[in-house]
Amino acid sequence: MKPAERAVLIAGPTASGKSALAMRIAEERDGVIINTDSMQVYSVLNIFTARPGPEDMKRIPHYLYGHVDPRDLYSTGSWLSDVSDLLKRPELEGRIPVFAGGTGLYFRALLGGLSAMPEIPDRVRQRWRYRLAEEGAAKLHRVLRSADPEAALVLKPGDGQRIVRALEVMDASGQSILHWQKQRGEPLIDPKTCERLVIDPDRDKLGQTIEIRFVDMVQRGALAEVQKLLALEIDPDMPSMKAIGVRELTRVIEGEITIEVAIERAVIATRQYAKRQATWFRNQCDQDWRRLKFDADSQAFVPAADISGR
RNA sequence: GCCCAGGUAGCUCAGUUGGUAGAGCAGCGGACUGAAAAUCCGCGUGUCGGUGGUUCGAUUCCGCCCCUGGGCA
Repeated sequence: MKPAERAVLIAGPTASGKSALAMRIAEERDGVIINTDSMQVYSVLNIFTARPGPEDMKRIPHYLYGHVDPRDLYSTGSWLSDVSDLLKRPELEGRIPVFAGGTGLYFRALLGGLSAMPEIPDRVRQRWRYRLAEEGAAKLHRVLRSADPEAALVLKPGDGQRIVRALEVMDASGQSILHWQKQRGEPLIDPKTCERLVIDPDRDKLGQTIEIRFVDMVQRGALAEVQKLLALEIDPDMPSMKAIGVRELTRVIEGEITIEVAIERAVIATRQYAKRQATWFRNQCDQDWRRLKFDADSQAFVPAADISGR
């Protein structure tokens, strides 16, 4: 497939103003907005993941928002294939795709940084996840050391999730995950004509915004959303159940903690997440990305000249 | 006013029989190839309430003062 041209990529930590910027750019260039966030894909998590509201959705077409059942196991690969299908749709012909979101890995995938990988049968996946839960990461790391010594060398003994991934790939394909990773992926968008923007907000201010926003989410019915999620009786290990705040508000519903405590914890967890995002964008995004700061005087995003040239 | 208890990191607290101190949480830095709002790695950031005294040396012992709880009036 021919990669999409003149795409716009907008990355940035949570609550940094990506959606507003995406709206502006999409309006200026007759674009459409495509979600690049791993949590905003889930249907139930509406308020919770700060998804664009109905007004914005009406003005500009939005795609890949809330299109996944929270009971489903979604992944970077699923998202990438959803994007691929989307870009083939006739309605997007000639329109500028504006990708907005906070998931660094999704942007990497979009630009071809993800290799083709074998399908993992459900049985295989379940087996290794079960063993991780039963035996712990350190033990599986030893298993990996004999199954795939090279992969074991680059993985920390505590990193259960990646150890399991390496094991399931080896198990399903008979080849090391490193072998698959050597093959480069195909970019879905044309790297030469796309514009990459990353928002780099002031950490203290972002922390305040996060708190205000979470309190607002609770007032607008975040608890009801969690109720809906709980009614589906989803395994707590599923990605949708890992959205920040779900665990905290579940404990409120179960009467274990007060809403004040839950808010405090969820806000902290969100700030920590924003910090991880900032670390990714700071170090994983190369010079092709333009860094933007929000300028309070002009109420607009301006180039952050002082930190460019990395 | 008197009597107790306490004042140590941003928070909750441990500790030093006198040699300038350490846990958890928070915070900061980093990694990142189909769970990525995930997962993992690294780092103490300090007038030990103040002030005098004893001492080679005081956060530690003694005096006084300040502050916060609790009790008695």
